[in-house]
Amino acid sequence: MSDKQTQLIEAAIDLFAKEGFWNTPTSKIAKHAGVATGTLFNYFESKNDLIDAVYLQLKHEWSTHIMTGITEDQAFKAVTEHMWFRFIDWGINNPVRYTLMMQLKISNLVSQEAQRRQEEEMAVGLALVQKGIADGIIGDVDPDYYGRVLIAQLEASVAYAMKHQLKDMALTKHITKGFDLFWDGVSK
Amino acid sequence: MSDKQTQLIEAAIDLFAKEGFWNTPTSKIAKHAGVATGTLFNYFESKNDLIDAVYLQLKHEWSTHIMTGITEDQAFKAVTEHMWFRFIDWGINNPVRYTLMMQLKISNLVSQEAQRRQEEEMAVGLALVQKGIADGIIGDVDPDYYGRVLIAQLEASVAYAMKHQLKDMALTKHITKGFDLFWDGVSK
DNA sequence: AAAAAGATTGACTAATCAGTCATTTTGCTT
DNA sequence: AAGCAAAATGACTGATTAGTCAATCTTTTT
Repeated sequence: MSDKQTQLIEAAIDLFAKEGFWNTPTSKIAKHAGVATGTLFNYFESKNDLIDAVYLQLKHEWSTHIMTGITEDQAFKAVTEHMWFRFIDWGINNPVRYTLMMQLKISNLVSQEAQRRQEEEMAVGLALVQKGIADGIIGDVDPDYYGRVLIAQLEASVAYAMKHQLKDMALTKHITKGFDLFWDGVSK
Repeated sequence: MSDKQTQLIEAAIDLFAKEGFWNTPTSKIAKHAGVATGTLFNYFESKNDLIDAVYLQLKHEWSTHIMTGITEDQAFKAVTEHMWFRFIDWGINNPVRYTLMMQLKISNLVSQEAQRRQEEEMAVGLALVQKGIADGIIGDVDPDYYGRVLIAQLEASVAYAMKHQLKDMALTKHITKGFDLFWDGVSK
């Protein structure tokens, strides 16, 4: 990825988070990235293309961070716990990016194509869940529903930790307690 | 509330859901409501004012629907279950309004004032949770966190039911199973 | 070092939109 | 039916914006 492309995406993340997508003109993004307006359109066909790129960039960073350290041989509970910690960790330490990612997720701005591409990156996680069910570790829940509940509860945990500005011990305790609560509901 | 005001809010809901807030000009809203552009600004000071009104309208319908049938004397679990069913029910039967409400919630478009006004309506629910904890029915969780997890899991349930287009028996089963999963995690 | 290829620029355009306001219509009172 | 106030109208304005493109600058090739 070229330097200018990265600069433009970073500038867009910055401004989108501060002002919102529709209050951020392309001219402002270009200026903030230190290039001319026209240059933006050399790298991205349209503003929507740039939004897609922002989304994919954020999702990539996010899923990489969560998946790092997971190996095939780990126990299902350990993997879930690992993801639990790293998800919240990323959210707390990247509040701007996290919030923006969430907004993009439910806005209808991201193209189908971009959404599909991102889902591929999480395929490993889904496979793990299916294995967990097959092995009888968690109750008989549709993996799709399991995944949604996991994510939903994580989002609630991040929002809570952000709101109450949890740090250090309090944060660790919150994460652990949250996971226990989730696991109690879900495990057999 | 005047007739025209209602018409304008309804038109806005319709178009916002279809096109998004920023792709919906006020002129279009007015036309769709069967009034002139200028009339919109007789009833709402600005477009943002209208968005606030839409948000409050949706939240009002939503919380009324959920809270209907709840009385002071019911057991904590019964109340939670009641809310669980009615939340999902409303979401499934009002997909347009539900989706729009969710989008408004996390966009930064709704004024602080409108958000505060809506929170008042849910105060009863919060009080109940606090009572449940005091009575030792659910584990020692911060009521704020409890509420967030409840909502998060409900949102996941609605999204799942929508995606898989659950109906009748399958839907009831999904709702019940989802509640059990939640309750297992949360209750002592 | 000349020429060709590629990247960058930013003034410009065509379109769009929130909000205004002078005028007209409606509905109420006497 | 005349007079009046409130409500409704929609053409218009001033501001903004996505995207273009001819001109300029930079880099690579010969």
